[in-house]
Amino acid sequence: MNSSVHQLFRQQTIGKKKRERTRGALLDSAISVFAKKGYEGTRISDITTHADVANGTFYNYYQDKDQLLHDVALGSAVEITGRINEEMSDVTHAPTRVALATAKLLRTARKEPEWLDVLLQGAFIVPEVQSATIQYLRQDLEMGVYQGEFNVDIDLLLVNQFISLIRVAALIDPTMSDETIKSTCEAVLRLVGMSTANAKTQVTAACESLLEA
Amino acid sequence: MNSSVHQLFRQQTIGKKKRERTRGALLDSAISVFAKKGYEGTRISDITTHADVANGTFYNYYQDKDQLLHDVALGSAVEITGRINEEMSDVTHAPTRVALATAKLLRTARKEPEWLDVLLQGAFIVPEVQSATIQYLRQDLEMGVYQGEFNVDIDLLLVNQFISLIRVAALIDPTMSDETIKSTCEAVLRLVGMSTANAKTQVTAACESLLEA
DNA sequence: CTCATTTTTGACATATTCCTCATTTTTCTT
DNA sequence: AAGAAAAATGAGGAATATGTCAAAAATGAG
Repeated sequence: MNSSVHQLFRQQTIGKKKRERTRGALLDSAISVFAKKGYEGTRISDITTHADVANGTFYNYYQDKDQLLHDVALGSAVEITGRINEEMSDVTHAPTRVALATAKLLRTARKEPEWLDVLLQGAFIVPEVQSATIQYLRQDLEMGVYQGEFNVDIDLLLVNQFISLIRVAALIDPTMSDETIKSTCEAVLRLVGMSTANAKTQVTAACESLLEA
Repeated sequence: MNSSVHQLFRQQTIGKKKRERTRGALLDSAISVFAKKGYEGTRISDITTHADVANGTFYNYYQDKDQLLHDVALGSAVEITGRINEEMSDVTHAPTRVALATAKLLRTARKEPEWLDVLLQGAFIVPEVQSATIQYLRQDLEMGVYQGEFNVDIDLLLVNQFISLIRVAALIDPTMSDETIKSTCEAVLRLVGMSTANAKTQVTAACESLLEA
């Protein structure tokens, strides 16, 4: 078992005490299993088997699946959004930021499909995940309105529409082709009130370095 | 038990033989329970209890939950989309059609929240539901492009983006306020390439008779 | 290396759900 | 109303999951 390639949590625990390392193993395994079987379809024993620990070990760390999903989804959300936001610290043009963030997020999904999957599952179940994700997004949207590029009311509905477009991309095309990424970026910009032509231009510009490279 | 108000399937079976009436009861109960607990979270016994039949009765009609979801979601999809499409038979302006269809669909959700919920659950699980739903939608979208009103490539991704906007509305605002309906209709029109202002105008016109009436 | 402390283990008791089928009850035709 | 066919019943065996805990093993500080 324990055949996962990713190491989102365990990487953060090398050198730490055993307790933290086992917790990391559980969290990483949870990502894989949740992504594969879905939250509801996942049994505790699936996770412990995947993590190469005994059944009872789970209960040394969590009381139930809910708590585990909370940690796993939130951790994934913080990691991904934080990383992307950092990479864009020098970009100040809102449409570019939104297009780039979307493309980067979907590109992450290509390398680590499980991360995004779990993040999205959590986004509609764990309130904190929603908050963590929304935080950055809302800023960029408001910036875009201020810059006169976006033309739309920013509210909870819009932000969730945004997230659901990301989700559809992951659902329809798990391989996450460049084609799908571009289409989704353009759709997102149209959603916030840019014209089709304008959206296309922005996406081409923003993704130039990112895709087909 | 059997406290549901709706009668989507049983209404079609009055006068029919017992077999069809019981099947109708199971289908109607499945709608209620799937909507309340979600597909994965639903137990066979939840449905039989709600339908006021014995546990074993279920197996006289279906082999498993999957088959039941298939029938229930497809029936709901055919009923809802067929009805809406009929009501719009005289509308030939694509943006009006799309705005109206969206508004009507969401209005259905206000009266019969469970129908739409099950339809949407099925749309991402049962292929036939997806086909049944997409069929009408794709026609209207292509008409809009032909009429020069929409400006976007029509593909599977777009159609699913459309559906997911509907889904978000139902998720964020289960009461389905007029506000939510309008915002969603506008978002849908922006998604297919209309300007914010243009979308707003179309929605206002199309929904004039439908909402606040 | 030692040994108190921490962590893991996995068998087991409990709980839940599934599904079958011999029997009973209902339906409905004549 | 009689009676054969259709449908419903629900107890119970099989399968699966959960959560506990006393005992065993691993850890790591001194």
